[in-house]
This record gives sequence, structure tokens and C-alpha cells, in this order.
Amino acid sequence: MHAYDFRVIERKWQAYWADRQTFRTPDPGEPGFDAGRPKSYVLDMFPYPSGKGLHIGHPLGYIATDIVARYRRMRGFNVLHPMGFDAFGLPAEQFAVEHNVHPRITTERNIETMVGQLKLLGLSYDWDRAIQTTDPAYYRWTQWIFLQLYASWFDPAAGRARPVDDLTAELAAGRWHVAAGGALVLPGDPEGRPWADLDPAARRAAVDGQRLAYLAEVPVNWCPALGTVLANEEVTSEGRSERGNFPVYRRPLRQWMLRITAYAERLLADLDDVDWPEPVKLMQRNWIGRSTGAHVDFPVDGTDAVITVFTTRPDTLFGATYMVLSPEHPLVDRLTTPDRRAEVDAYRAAAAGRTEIERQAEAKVKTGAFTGAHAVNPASGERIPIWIADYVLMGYGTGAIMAVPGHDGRDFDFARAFGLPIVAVVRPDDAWLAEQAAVAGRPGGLGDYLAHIAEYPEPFTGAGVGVNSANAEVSLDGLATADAKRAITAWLAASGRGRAHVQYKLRDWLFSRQRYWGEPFPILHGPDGEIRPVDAADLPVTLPDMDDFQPEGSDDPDAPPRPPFGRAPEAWRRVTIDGRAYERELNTMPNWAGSCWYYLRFIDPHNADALVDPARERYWMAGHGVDLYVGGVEHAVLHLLYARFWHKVLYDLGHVSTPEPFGRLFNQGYIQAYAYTDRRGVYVPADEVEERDGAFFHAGEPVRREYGKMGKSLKNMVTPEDIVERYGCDTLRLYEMYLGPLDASKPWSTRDIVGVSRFLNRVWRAFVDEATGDLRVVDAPAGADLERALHRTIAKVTDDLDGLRFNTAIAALIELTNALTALDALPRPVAAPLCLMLAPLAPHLAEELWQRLGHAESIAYAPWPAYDPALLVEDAVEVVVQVLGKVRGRVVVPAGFDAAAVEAAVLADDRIRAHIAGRPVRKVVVVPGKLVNIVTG
RNA sequence: GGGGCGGUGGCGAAAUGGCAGACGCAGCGGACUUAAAAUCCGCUGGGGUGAUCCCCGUGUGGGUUCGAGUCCCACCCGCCCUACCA
Repeated sequence: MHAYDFRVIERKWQAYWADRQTFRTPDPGEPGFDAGRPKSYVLDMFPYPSGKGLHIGHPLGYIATDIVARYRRMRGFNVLHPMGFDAFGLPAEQFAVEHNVHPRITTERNIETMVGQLKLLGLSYDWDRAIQTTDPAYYRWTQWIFLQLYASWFDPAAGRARPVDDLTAELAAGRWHVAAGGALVLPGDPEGRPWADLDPAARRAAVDGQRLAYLAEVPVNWCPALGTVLANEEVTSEGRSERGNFPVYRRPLRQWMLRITAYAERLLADLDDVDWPEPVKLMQRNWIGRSTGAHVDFPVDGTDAVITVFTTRPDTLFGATYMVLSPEHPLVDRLTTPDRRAEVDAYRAAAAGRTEIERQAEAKVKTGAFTGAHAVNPASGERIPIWIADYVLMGYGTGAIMAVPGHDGRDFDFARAFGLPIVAVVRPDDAWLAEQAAVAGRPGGLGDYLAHIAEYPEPFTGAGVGVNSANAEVSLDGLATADAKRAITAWLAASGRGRAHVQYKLRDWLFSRQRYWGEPFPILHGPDGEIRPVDAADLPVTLPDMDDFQPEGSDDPDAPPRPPFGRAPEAWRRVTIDGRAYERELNTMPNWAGSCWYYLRFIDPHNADALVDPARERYWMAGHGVDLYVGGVEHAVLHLLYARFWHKVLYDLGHVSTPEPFGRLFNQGYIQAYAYTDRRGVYVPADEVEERDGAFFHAGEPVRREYGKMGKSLKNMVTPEDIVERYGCDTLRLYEMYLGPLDASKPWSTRDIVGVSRFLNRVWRAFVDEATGDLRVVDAPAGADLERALHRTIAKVTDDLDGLRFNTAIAALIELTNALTALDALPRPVAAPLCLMLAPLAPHLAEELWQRLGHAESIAYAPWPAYDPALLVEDAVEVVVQVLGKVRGRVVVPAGFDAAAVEAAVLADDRIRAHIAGRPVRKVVVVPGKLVNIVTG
């Protein structure tokens, strides 16, 4: 027998590639490097080495990038296609705690399993470049980048990061003054004080306050059950931890922060320069959340305190009838009058004790408390009450608002709940007025609206025309909202009562975690609060050896954080330098840190002197950085935003050559699967379920079908090993790609695999006589039709692979192969291109057939077949003929016929004439080579 | 509440505004076989019809166009993101 034996073939070629190092990629300057070729960096989002192993859905993107990498090698590119592991993180730590094994051991074991599974798929990674974020040789550079962040500040004038030493020099030279809050201001600013007037502590605070990595006492998401704080992005909208779904509480803690907000504008603007899916760009834009408006200062009546608010609607300032502070606002204590003290304190305590989920549930009902204090509306001069309410968040803007109940839904609800005055300062359009009046059962008209705004069901929040908005110096009456905004902002600025402001939703990145299994900070704490970065030469700061690395979880929301490093050996914790005793930073970095820059390390993974060699970085990142980055949408915001931020800092400091890391991003869809539950609601093994007449049965009992993720718990998991064993890896690769478009989610169906399996068998039989094992290939030209079909296929497959449309590329190859089955022998001019086109998709089979065609070298670097455009044009074309848009016949005309000739030929056709049925022909639309539409009267 | 993506045969899916359903699965019929598997050939959206041909058909209702699965408007359904962001 000489049938297609995928087991033998796949084992043979995987061994061949490994032995010959077929996919080892030489770098610039190395032997074998060809500078004459263009480069292509094809990257997967590297995985977390989970203990559960891969199921059939995980490698979807890896197969796709492998096809692209192989295709581009054949197109003459130098291709960088690496793989590694994002191995720090909570699951490994939790598993380690449960099973009392060191996370390093479980991590190593998981990686080994995963590498084995990946190698089974015949992926053409350069495995010499494999990296693990947990390797001290790797996280040494993660720590090094942190030191760069610590030693840098964001120069607002230059719009980029610069070394902190430059800042000190500029302060000393008087270029900047320092305002009360530590902000840098220009020398003319009345708030600023010159460097010379500052004492050493103030100077240090001023500089530390500008660093891109800084310590701050901030309200954080404290998760007692996990024993750690979490980033906003790790907390669900229900106010629970994304991992484990435990309650999360807000409380102030001193933590490391990264100043990503300094880059908000550039992170937003540079999205225009990358080729990414529009939804991902949109998610990032929303996350950054830029809004323009103004800061407005409200003096507090009877004190010298000023409450500054941010508003996007300064044009409604005359309608601000009260103010609201967040319950956590620092001025609340000072403002509250003695008679309101008890109520305010009770409200604040209740707000602090509520979890996010509870606040969420009560969001529809407005609650609050009056402080007893009043502010003065700077435009109207009115005395307005100051309230606190938890609908105002401390984390956004200034933590205080001016409430304009006439033109804001939340303020409107609040004002109605507490009987606060509502006035109209924007005139709505007539349609809105009429509609709302009808709903309210009011007579309608502008006069009624202005007099009885509180009786209307909802406030007008759109753009209109100003009314009731004038004082002695400025009038917004009659101005359209956009003009009114400009006018009032100009007046605020001129009179010193406010200024234009751009506000971002993006917050600084909370960078501390109370965990063991993460990168230690390269930071030492001195006895007097001194912060001393570890000398770069002393990196890495390795993880301490510990037997008990368990985070201390608690049910008590008030329990203090106890990082595991607090129990590390003295010898690790205490460091003496020049006679001064330091204690190491006890927190670790979040597990996003390692994935922020791994794509750079792949370029130069073994470099002991730099995170990446500049010449290699310039070569592989040339153009727009990574040329194709494939991964799931779940990383749309966090990973991709953090990595862009780090990259921009490294760019500003001259360590990388491009402003953006990932020039092109593609999100692969998910492979989902059916799962089945029996009468008790228990999952039954999906592969034992039978379908009969549209219903589903397990062991004779009816079961209910669900659709969702693949996994052990749903008993619907299919592993790559299962499929490779039964059908071979080439079939698996082909099937995953044939399932549908790469970016779509689609259901797995093991039953359908036979289709592509049959296809590969047909390819085999086209090349090899199964009875004799002889090659069926002959050195004879292909017939004209077959030649034409071949060239059409090459054109189609080339175009489809360029566009990542693997499903239709495979369909085209199936069609071509189906045309070969009737042939007695396979002409070599068809056999070779078919083999080449198959090589990226089903590389093992292609290698085997290529070798049998007589080639001594691997097909991996053989040139991609070209097509002859002349052969894509038919001699004669069949033109569809429509009468009044309905297909009524077909006419074959020579390809060269012009519109008039086609029209004449069509109108001469008897059957078409019959359909025209003597009616006058009003118009004839001719689409050359395609279609004719006859419009009759 | 706001935003995004999608809805095409029994199933997965194709289709630069130009023959809807390529290709595959499943199904039906046939060839080969003692038989089965494998393989090969044919049919396969629905309805009517002797052939032939006709009518209907891309979630629903409108619109633009000689012509709409594709573009526009409104609505229904599903999935995803986001959510008191001032």
C-alpha cells in the first residue's frame, strides 16, 4: 500500500526541520543573513502556560500566523516568527498554593506540555528565540525598563519623556517653577515658586512628583480575598475581581503608579497611524476618554476655599443651581457645618462601606447629603448649596461638579429627588419641545418650558441656543451652544475664574501587586523615606527563595495588605549600601509587565548587555514595528495600551526606533462548541451525544444543547492531540482555517473534518499511484483549460493569503484538485505550483510531494508560483441577460466585444426578444464581460 | 442608558452594487464490490410544472438604483464592549 500516511510524513518532516534548523532566523550581521530581502515580523500574542493544556480553539491564531510566515518566506521575506510564554501570574501561584509546589516548577512543567502541543502542529517558530517572562535573564530587563520609567519625567513642553536629570537642571536654571500641588508651571505663574526658594525636601518631592513611576497614596481596589490590590482594569463592572470573582473595596494605599496619563494624547492620536481593527481602536479611544471643556472655580461662601469643577458644558454655567462633591472629596470635612455634621458623616461612612456592586445596584436612586455650606456661582453671583453624593466620583475630573439640573440627566434626577431649583439656560429645538410637552401633558411653547421646566419629563441635554445667561460682563443669550462655550470660556479665563481644560478618563496605572509570583521591584527603601533604585549593574533582583509564598487573603475588608515578600529571608529583604540600611520593596509588578515589551526581546533574546541590540531592533521593527500581530480581542485595551505606553517611553528615551510597536493588528475569532446537559442539568460528554431528527440524546436520554466556550467543565473539549492522531496535523491546520473567516467566531464540528481530510487524500492520489507508489507526474504541458484553471487558482490563492482569507484560498485549491481527478497523469507544470501553494497550509504533505518531485531542498524557501495575467482572460465570455432586472438568458460573445456589439448580439437573441415581447426598449445597461440589463417601457 | 459587530439552504460558509448559495459537511440516487468501508459520478434553497419554463427567496418594513445580501432610514433578534466620566 502506498496510501497517504500522514503519521509517517508528519513525523519525518518535523524531524527534518528540527535537525536542519530550517526555521532558525539569522539576524543582520550573522552568516546566512540576506540583507537584500525585505523583512516581516509575524507575531502571536504569547500565551500564559496554563495547566489545563491547549484545546482546539487556542491554536487558531498560531496556525494563521504560521501560514503567513511560511507564505512570506516563499515570497522572499526574511521572516521573524517567534514564540514564548507569559508565565508570571496568579493562576500559577494559586495552583502552587493548592498543591504545595513552587510556582516555578508548575510553570516549567506547563510550558513543557505546551511546547509539546505546539510542536505537534508543525509551526515554523524559531524556537531558539523562545523566552519566558519568569526567566531572571528576561525580567532583569523588565526591571531595567522600570528603572527607566523611574528616572524619567514627561516634559509637557516637548510632549515627550526625558531623563529626570534634565528636569533638575531646568528647574535649577529657572525654566520651571513649582506650584503648590507639585505641578510644573511657567515662571510667570502666580502659583509657582522658584527652585531656589524650595528646601531639599520640597525639591525632592517636586522631582519625585514628575517621575513616570511614582509612589502615591491612592484609593485602590483592595481585594482582601486575594490579598492584593487590583488595577481598575482587573475589576469587573460588578465590582468584583476578574479572577475569582471576589468582592473588591476602595481604600487608600501607598502604591507604585505609572504615569500613563501623560501619554493620553499621544496614545489617542497615534491610533490613526496603525492598521488595527476599527473596534479595537474605538475601545482604546473610549478607554482614554478625551473630553474637552473647562475648569471653573467656585468660591465657597464665607471662606477662602475654592472648589474647582470640570465641565464639558461651561455654556450652562448660569444654570448651575447647586454643587456636588464626591463623598471622598478632601474639602468635605472643612465645609460641613456643625448642624449637618452627623448626616454628612453618616452618608460618607455608608458610601465607603458599600462595595462597587452595591453602589451599582442603587445607581438609579439618587442619594446625597447637604453639607450646610454654599458656593457662589461665578457667572450669576447666586449663592448655591453644596451637597455630597456618590454619583460624583473622586476618580474623575476634580471630584466635584457644578450641577445643572436643567440640562443634565443625573443632576435633573438629583434635583427632583431633593427639591433643588431647576432653571433653563439653553433653548431646545421646537421638535423636542413639542414632543416633551406632549409627554408631559403641557401646553407647550418656549414660554411654558422656561417657566415650568421642572414639570417636563426629562432635561434637554443637546445643543441649542443660550437663554437666561447674562451678567454685566458676558452674555450667552442667543448664542448657539458651541459659540456659547467659546464665549464663556474666554470670559472665565479673562476674569481668572476658570480656564479651558481637556480631561481624560484614563487613570494612571496602578503597578503594585501583593504577590509572590511576579517581578520584584528594583527599589530600596531607606530609613528616612529615601527611595533608592537598584543599580542597573546589580540587576536582576531575583525572587527570594521561600517555602511559604502564599498571599494572605482575608474576609475582613479592613485587613492590611501583607505582601508575601514580607516573610522573605532577612538576607534578601535587608541591604546595606555605604553603611545605610535599606529594605527592599515588598510588592511585585503586575503580570502585564512582562508582556509589555516581549516583542522586543524576541529580536535579540540572548543579549546580556542590552534589552535589544539597536541595529537588530532597527532592522526587525523597521517601518511600522511588528508587521502582523494576531491575538484575541480580549486584549483590546489592557495589554495593547500598556505595551504602547512602554514602547513610547522607550522611543522617547531612544531605545527603540518606532513610535508604535504593532503596525498591524488582527483579532482572530473564537472556536466555540456545543455542550449538552441532561435532565438534571449536568453536562454529559459531548462526543457521546447522538442527533436524531433534530433532537439530541445521550445514552438514550434526551439532552439539551448549549453553545459556548470549549472546556473541561462543559465536557466538550477537543484537543489538538485527538485530531492530529486521527487525521494528522495538516488536516487539522486546514480544517481550522477552512471553518470560516479568521476573525469570525465559529462552532467546532469534528464531523466536518473529513472534508479537508478527503481533499488532502485526493491531492496525494493526484501525485502518487496508490497501487505502486509511483509518481503520477508527467513532463507534459497541461491542457489549455487546465492551465487557465491553474493560473486562476494561483491568482486567487495569492490574493487570499495576502488578505488572510484562508478559507477561500483552500476552497480554490480544492476546486483545482477536483479538476485533476479525471486526469490519467498529472502534468508537472500543474503539480509543482499546486505543491507550492499547499506548502504554507499543509506543509508536511507539501514537503513530501516536493521531495518526490525530485527536489533536494525543503519547500520552505522555494519561490511562490507566479501567474500569467494573460491566462486569466477568457476568449469568450458568457454574458447574463436581464430584462427589467430579471435573468432571462445568457449569450456567449467574444471577449473583445464592445458595449454596442454586445447590445446588438443580445437584442438579436430570439429568447430575449420573446421576453421583451414587443415593448419599447427604453434603455440598455451593458456591464462589459458580465451582464446586460434591458429596460423596457 | 451609550457604543460596536453580526443575522444568507438542514449545518459551516461564498458572493469589487451585476447569474445568491462557490467550497465543504450532512442527505438522496448511481458506479465499483459477494458485501461493507474507501473511492468515483450525479442531484441537493422553497413552491409550481411532463420536458421546458415560471413564481418566491439573504431577520422585518421602507428608500436610493436599470439592478441591492451588499448602499441609506426605521425596527426586531443575537453577541461583545462600556456604564452616574460631569
